[in-house]
Amino acid sequence: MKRDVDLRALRIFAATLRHGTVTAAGREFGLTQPATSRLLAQLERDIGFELFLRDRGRLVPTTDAMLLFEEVELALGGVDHVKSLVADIARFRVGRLRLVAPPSFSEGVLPQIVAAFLARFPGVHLSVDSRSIETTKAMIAARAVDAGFVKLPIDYPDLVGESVVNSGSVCVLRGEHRLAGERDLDPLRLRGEPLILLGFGRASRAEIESVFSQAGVLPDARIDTHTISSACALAARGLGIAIVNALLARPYLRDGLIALPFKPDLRHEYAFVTAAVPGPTRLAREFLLETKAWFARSGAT
Amino acid sequence: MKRDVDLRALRIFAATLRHGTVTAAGREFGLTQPATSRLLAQLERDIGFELFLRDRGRLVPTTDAMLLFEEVELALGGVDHVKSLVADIARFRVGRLRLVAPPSFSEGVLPQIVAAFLARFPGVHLSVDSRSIETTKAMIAARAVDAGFVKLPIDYPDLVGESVVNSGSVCVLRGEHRLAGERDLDPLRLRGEPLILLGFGRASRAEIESVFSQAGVLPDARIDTHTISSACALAARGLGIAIVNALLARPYLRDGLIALPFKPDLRHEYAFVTAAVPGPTRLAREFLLETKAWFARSGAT
DNA sequence: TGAATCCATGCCGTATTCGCATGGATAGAT
DNA sequence: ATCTATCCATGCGAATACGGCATGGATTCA
Repeated sequence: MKRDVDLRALRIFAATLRHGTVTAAGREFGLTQPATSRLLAQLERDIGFELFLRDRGRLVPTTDAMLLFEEVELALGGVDHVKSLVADIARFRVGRLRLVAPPSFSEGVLPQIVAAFLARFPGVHLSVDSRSIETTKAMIAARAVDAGFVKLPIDYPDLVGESVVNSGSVCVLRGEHRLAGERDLDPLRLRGEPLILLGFGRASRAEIESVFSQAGVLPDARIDTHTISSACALAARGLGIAIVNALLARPYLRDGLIALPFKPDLRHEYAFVTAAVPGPTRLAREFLLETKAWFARSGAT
Repeated sequence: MKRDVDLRALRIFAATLRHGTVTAAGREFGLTQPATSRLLAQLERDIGFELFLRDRGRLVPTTDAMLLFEEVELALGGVDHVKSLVADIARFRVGRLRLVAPPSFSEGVLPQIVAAFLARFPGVHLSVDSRSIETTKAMIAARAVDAGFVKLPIDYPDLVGESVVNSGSVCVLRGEHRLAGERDLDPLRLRGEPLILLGFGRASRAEIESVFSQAGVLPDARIDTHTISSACALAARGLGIAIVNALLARPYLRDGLIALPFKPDLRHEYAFVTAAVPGPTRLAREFLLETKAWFARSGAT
């Protein structure tokens, strides 16, 4: 590669024009005078014409040098811009992170984590997509997004995840419900109650039904729905008791709704998931850290 | 000086993004694949974050790399612009040359030399100033201009000159003048003729008067003037015979004027003059070459 | 399974780079 | 007029960077 322009030499050149002496220019860069002098001499050899005339021991710039000066400063400015952009990227002051999560996650806790993350990295552009569990996994695997939240088990090729939260289940019901005074609820006490259940056909749903059947209770799955938000809205209307993820339900506990622990303890574990190859981006790693910190702070289990 | 960005590494980085493989990027710069690979690795170490993720033996750019790419290309463009400007300056495709000469020179032969010079170096900006001999010298010495033309001897400190033309003297008179048929003219034949002489008080003027007095003739210096142009204009009106520099008079030989050699041969020698320190600029040297070439072509003596 | 492609790294000779020491020249001060 | 402070250039030696060669691991495709 036919020797490129020497950036330092250009810097020295510009500094020498600004300061007037080689010695001062060198000092600006922590170089000794001889090193500076030689860099200039070498630059002149490289470009093929003199930049300074030696007049009684002093350097006086040629008109050619004056011509060059402006362009050199522009070019150096461009390089410095790259340097500062590099610094910004390194310190997460700029960047982009695309996330995806199921609606229950992206409409519940995710906004709060995002808020905490953006507070730390104001320059980062975040995009949050809300998709079904299956689409979520597919998007991450296809690298359409950088990372996402998925309920364990993942059971999808080329994805890796790290568990970030592990919460129990709660029954969500109106405060004036006849069961509202209980410390917790189990299949026996829910016998005959209209229930609002999620994820018809999924593993978590099968788990709930299995718990009921082990207790010899046939659950009255009056309403099926697919998001915690709608399940809670239905419960708020007094249409039944929703059995949902404790953590994700928390943001919807309003309109006179309360939550009582569901026994036995059905755990819901969520993981921060990225494509196995290539690994998570730096910003994704930072978001993972922020997520874990947030759950630690919020004391969710 | 805290290690600057490595330009070659940036070029390799951009080329790798464009080509997709390190091998191809290296080939673009005549580098082997290992050298290229190491340059990239070193760049990543320098900037502190990964630019490529190694996915099954292939490089896939990170989003950070994408962010950088645009700025890097801009910066490289700036540097390349400097490189092309350097090439232009080196080949005299751009530049500026400030000249000064006495009116007789700058209004006579100089425009023709300038035309020849500009034909060779179309990109160069020329400025031509027309001043008295003394001011001409002062401007060159003060570096207000890059070079000028001065009649020898120079007799001025801090100036150096190189002779470019050495011409004789001619008598300029109307074609129908009674002396127009002579092969040449001398003080004896000019006895009693009204004369138009230049440079009252200068050395060249004293020379002419001395030649006349040596011939025992009292010159009839009917009119004094200061430019060859006006001397010729006066001669054209039939007001007398002008004794002037042969070379410089040539452009004014119209309106029925003719020139006859003046004997004895009074030489006029002009030099291309620059400040002694610092020496002539590169463009000044080129102009000197062009000037000598022009006089050689024009066969002036 | 084998060939082709791609990337990473150890090794080593060479070229560059920089500080130190030195010397020459100039301008300003005593 | 001499002395001093500055400024620039260059020889020298050590540390460093650089780049090619050889090699090896991993992946893809036929």
